[in-house]
Amino acid sequence: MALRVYNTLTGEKELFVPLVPGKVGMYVCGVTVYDYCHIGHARAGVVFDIIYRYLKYAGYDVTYVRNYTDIDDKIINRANQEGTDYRTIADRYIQAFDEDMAQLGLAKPTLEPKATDHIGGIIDIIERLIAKGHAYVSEGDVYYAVESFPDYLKLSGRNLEEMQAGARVEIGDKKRHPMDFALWKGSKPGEPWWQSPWGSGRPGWHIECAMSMEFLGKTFDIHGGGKDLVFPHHENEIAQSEGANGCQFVRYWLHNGFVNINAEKMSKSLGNFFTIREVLKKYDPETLRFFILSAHYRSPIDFSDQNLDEAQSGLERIYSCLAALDDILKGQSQTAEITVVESLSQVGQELQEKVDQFLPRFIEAMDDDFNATQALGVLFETVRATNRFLAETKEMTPISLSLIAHVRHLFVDAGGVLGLFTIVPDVWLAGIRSAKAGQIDLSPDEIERLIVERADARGAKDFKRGDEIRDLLLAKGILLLDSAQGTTWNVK
RNA sequence: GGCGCGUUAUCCAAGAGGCUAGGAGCCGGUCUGCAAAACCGUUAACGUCGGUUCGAAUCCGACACGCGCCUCCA
Repeated sequence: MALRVYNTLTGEKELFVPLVPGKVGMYVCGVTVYDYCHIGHARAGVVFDIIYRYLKYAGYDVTYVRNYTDIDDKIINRANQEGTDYRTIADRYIQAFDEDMAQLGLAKPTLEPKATDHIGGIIDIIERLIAKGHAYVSEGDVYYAVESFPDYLKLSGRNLEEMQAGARVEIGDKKRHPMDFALWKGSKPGEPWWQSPWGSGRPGWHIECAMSMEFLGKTFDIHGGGKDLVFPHHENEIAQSEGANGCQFVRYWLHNGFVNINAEKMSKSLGNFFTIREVLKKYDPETLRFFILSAHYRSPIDFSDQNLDEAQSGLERIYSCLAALDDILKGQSQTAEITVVESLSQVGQELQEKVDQFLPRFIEAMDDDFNATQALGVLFETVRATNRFLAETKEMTPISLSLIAHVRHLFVDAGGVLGLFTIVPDVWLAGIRSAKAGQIDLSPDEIERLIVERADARGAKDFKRGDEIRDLLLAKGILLLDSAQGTTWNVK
């Protein structure tokens, strides 16, 4: 069993072999903090979160670095719009980012450096690039000379001639070649600046990620980000780091697919985006995470209420099963002794088989380029076997209890990797119910009053009146659930 | 225009030469005053046309449609 990952650099799934056995260095491009994050950011966050979690689960000592780009044109523009300074904007959206990611249950990276805390290191790298002839100074700016780096565009598989043919690149007179990109920008009046050998200015957008080498070394294992970063951002990162250090920058490049709306990329410019905050008002964080995991991380995923609803239904199925298990295990001591020789029923043996296969199959799925979607299939098969077992087992014997306790532990293990099932099942299920109830224009008191009226009618065998009340509530989207303990309600 | 990706049943979605993926839904059943919920069972598919092969959803070619990158983007 061995982990294989799809490497954008080679276009193939490759056996994952870290530079240093047992250790993994991983860097993911964070966000430019100038606005609230949307669902696309949520996807990137969740995708690399489960990659991080799985690598740790697989026994690696992982150093995970995710940066904040806290100085950039967009931040400055926003600050100007609001009549404030860049720092206020950056700090506000760093905090918002942290809140959103915490809501989504992302594990904290090992390090979360800010670009502005590493200006000195950035200047050093630029100086090395100039010394090696990869960069040049031009009127207070510094540009990277793409023609000086023969491997330029190796990641995206393009070539400079083609790029220029369809070019929408502005020919700046400060640049020698239209594809050259800024490493350092001289500051205009009123802009934030840092002192440098080339005058006051600030780093270009691409060089900020060069600080990865400060934490992970000149060569490290995994670099991740959204597919839209392949060109030019990651291409430029390679040019910068390999140009400065003269050795391979990253061994495995991983890129996640987009979130689409009606089969089109969600983006700010199209205006078809939803912020994480908006979506979390309607769906709970694990539902959103489950939705993201319902497609392979490299494929596009279509965001819609219908798909979110389906994700919620699927997650509900698993949580319901876990709630049933907890209910049975609640009163039991952990170490029930098996005193009599017993054997499992047919369905018990089938469940036992699912349990035995669980981790091997889960690991096989995750080892295959982090195929969480397939891993979820393993969970659902186990849920069905468990439900069958619970339905057909009237009395819990020690061996049955031990089996279902084992099932419960497996879901905790898998949940730890996928970032799911972190909530007590009954609490999660109740939360879903009350969240749905928030969308109904009938108060819980009114509903309760009608339920009492119906109970009275039913007590008097007036089923006609009882059914009328049920239909009335149903028309408002409320389902009544009769059980031996009385009547409860749920939102359709 | 260049480069790349995709097309799997009603919908979402894995799979990458022979092995029941899975979920949601429909339908049938258990339960119920009748229902609902829950649970069980069941259903059906690989864009089109060719080729390779004993065997193709899977490999190759063409075509159609959709999408992405080539400007800031996760």
